Amino acid sequence: MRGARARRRKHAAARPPDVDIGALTCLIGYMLRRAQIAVFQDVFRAFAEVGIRPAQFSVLTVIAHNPGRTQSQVAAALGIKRTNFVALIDSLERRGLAERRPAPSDRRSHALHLTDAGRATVRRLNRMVDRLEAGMIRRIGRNRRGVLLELLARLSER
Amino acid sequence: MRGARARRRKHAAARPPDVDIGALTCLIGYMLRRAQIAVFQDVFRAFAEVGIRPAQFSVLTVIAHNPGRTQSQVAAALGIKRTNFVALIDSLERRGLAERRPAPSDRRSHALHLTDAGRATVRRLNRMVDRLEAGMIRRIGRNRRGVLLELLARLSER
DNA sequence: TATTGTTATACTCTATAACTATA
DNA sequence: TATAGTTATAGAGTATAACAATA
Repeated sequence: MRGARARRRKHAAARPPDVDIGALTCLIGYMLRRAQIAVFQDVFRAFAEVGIRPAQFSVLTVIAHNPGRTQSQVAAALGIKRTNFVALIDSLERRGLAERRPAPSDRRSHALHLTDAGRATVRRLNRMVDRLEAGMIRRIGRNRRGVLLELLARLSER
Repeated sequence: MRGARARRRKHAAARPPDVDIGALTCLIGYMLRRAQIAVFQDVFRAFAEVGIRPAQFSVLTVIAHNPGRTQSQVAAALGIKRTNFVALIDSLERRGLAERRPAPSDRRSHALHLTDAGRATVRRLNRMVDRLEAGMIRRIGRNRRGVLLELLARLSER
């Protein structure tokens, strides 16, 4: 046992020792960022098969749950600026997943709706999301997702 | 009691009901992103007083803990590409916080070191970070930072 | 031949100002 | 006068290809 450990240490010493990331691993902000990047890489890879980005998925989901809402309303709910939301909706409309309809009460607004293809895509993406979530729950330990989501929600509150 | 609830509901109905963000609040990836953005906004605002960005802080911290390491080593430890690391070090060097020195063993490499001003800046930033962390711990509840960091570390593992 | 630092470049995200048509 | 959608634009962040000096 001792010999094995010493051998391993010798191997480690042969190549330059790892860089110490310092106190960063104890900082919530830094670890939050690293975790978010890691998780999004998985999401990104899975969604690539459908040609959808995480932001587009979040927009499709909100429209699915709130058909008829205006661009400004959906954008605000997701923390996206009206101005940057235009190209997002453009892309979803061009792909035939969502559409802008004239809003009944205000002729300045566009009411957002999903197409049938959009609803089908959301269902497909949701199955992927379920698999990804299952993988993450396996990593952090079953029955600990609730804790994590609660802590993250508290950090998000302004 | 019933009357108060009804009155509140009536008020809510007066203005358009909030957009339902749907199942997104139950997704680890989405909540991770929202929390990261919220926390980084606080960090960004605090660091603005010193004119330092989060990425620059992480570089200064790693150099402080690992003086003499090469650009490639520090960049890799932080998950930053060599090619994007050049401008980062340029900015820190221009501000007199870090410096490139010829590496003793390999004339291709630059050994990174902090200046006295760089060390003083790191100390100042660390005091800010301590205050920010205290605020976050207050939000999520004392004695729960450990859980959060552990869960985030597990999600970051590849 | 491989690696370190570098430049050039492109694409995404995000942020601001200004326009138009409606309200 | 204010708001919804839009355009143009500029700044970060991140990705790839290619080059010179060195190993």
